[in-house]
Amino acid sequence: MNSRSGARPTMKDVAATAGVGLKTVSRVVNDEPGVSPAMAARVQAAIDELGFRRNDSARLLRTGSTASVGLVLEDIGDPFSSALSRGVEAVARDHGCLLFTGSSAEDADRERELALALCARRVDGLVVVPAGGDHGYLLPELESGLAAVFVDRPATGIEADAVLSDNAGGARAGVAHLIAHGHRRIGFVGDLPHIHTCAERLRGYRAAMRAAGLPVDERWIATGPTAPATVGAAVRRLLSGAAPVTALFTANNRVTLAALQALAGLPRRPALVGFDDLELAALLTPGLTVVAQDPEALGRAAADLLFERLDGDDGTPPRRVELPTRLIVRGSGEVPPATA
Amino acid sequence: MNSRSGARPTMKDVAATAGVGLKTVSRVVNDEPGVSPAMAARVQAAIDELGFRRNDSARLLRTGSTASVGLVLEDIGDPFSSALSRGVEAVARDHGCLLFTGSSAEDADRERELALALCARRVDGLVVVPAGGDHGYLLPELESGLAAVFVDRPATGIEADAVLSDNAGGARAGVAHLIAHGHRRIGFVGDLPHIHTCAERLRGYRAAMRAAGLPVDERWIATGPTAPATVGAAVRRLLSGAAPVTALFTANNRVTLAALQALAGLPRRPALVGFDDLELAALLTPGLTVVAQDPEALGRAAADLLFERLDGDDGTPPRRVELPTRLIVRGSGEVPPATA
DNA sequence: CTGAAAGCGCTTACAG
DNA sequence: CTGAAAGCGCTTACAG
Repeated sequence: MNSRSGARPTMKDVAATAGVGLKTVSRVVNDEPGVSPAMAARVQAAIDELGFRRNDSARLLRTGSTASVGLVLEDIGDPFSSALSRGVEAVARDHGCLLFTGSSAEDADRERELALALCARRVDGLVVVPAGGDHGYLLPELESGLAAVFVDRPATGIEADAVLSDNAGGARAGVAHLIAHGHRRIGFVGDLPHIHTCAERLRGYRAAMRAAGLPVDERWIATGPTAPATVGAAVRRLLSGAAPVTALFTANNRVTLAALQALAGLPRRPALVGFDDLELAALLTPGLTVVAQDPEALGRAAADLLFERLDGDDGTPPRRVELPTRLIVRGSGEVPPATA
Repeated sequence: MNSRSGARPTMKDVAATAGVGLKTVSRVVNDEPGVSPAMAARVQAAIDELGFRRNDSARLLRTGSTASVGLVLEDIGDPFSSALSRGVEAVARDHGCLLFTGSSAEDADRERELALALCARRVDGLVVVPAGGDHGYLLPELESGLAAVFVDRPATGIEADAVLSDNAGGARAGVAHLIAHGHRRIGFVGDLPHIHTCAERLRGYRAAMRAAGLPVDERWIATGPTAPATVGAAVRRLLSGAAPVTALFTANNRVTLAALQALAGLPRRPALVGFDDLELAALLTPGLTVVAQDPEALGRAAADLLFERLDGDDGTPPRRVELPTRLIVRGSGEVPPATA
């Protein structure tokens, strides 16, 4: 009755209905002072009659802000991204910002497309889990005042804020744990070696071995796609031959999952420490020992840093925040080496 | 050099720099025909020089659409919401829409706040996992042309599109499976009974028992908060007393998880079928038998329905889509009753 | 092929 | 206390 479908009333309509000026409507809608009670009542009546609701997109265009931030994930459907999103969302909410989310599917072109689409909407800031390509495409945006923080992996080709887990330190601690339990031949199974997290965790593996005076046979290191079949084959290879490894360090959640599947049938299983915690890890037999990172905390830290930048701290040079990891001992990492 | 930080060049700036009219810039930027090559080159040069990028928020305001949809979840951080988001995102992406996401934390006020904030931004449509309260607040928006689809649970107090899993049917199949394996005293552990999914799954439980001619002792039904301690206490209560249950049906992922923790220590465990799949379910000992729903498919179906509405189908009455569930047999549901 | 004017729905800066 | 004018950065409708 008030409006045909799709034609929403505007402030102009309210002003006409109430017989007042546009600015007076604006004052009432925004609770600004300096409106007589009688006037305010008349405006409010018109608002109610028409079912008026302010169009925030229009308001924000005039204001210059968008009160929104963009979050570019690898895949909103995986647990890591999900927990990270929760952290970002909580902080964004505290700052009165809405959150755009999108996934790159680990594809650099898609990340770029998505990030630029968000920039075109003029989001106030961007939190990005990099997909791997070069981030030069963001340079003009950053120079125009865009705030951007990278999480989980640093940006490539530009200097930018980043919030990372202590990947090398965590992996080193996990591998040292295996060494402390008597292992000398330890396999490393990771995803693609050019991915920053994988490279760092491999660095931690090497550091732990070196610190213990142990040699590393390059055949103990298996990196590649994380398809279960691929990982399964790698695991079986590491466990066979003349001098098989007695323990495995799996460098992320997907690899750990695939390795667990591959190991499920075996009578005698190697010791196993995984990077990243899994939901049912404590309920497996044996319990899964992991180096856990805190993806929600990563998201929160990234968003905190983003809003610091938005709140004026845009002079200081790019920062790199590193969050600690935590070794959670549950059984699988404390299995002694199989006696030959 | 081109612009002081924060002051981005606009089409007006480009027009001035190129010495052409605003509309010509618009034509070049939008690849519209009818611009002479010479003119186009001049405009392009100005665009490059100034580092101009079109402001889509402004464009969309003029256009009337926002090319964005809102997704209101219970908690972006949990696996169900996460998978559901993936489904919604994929469809939104195919339709050239960006996605706003936010979480209600199962709080009706927060859901309302969030949904209305998204409406104020004039999102084209809304996908909502209802938090429980009344949805009358959306009525004016719906009448103004907002498209909204509810997922996982139907809306309350209004007639609206909904995409649901076959909760009753799935639960019935899960409980029938336990009955087929010889169980007659079966416990039902669920979350809050006023939640639609819980109520439906309980209905399925009762239907399966009735169909088998089995009585239901109301003490076998435990509903309430899903805090692990609460669920653990309920599980222990069901397993004790004169005639303990020999099998459990746990009505959602959180309950199943808590029940598994409570059962972990026990020497002789009851049979268990859970509603919702879990990531490591196959790797437990015994494997976890579940009634799985497909949250990603729910999200996809909801978004498909939303875009059908946006693409013109807004005359037909509200639809209710129901997606099937799938019983996945892995071991825990096939344990025979303990002999007395 | 080109562009000046009006408008999307609001707010800002200003005058009464 | 009140409101007309100009403007946010674009597109639409129209005239040349």
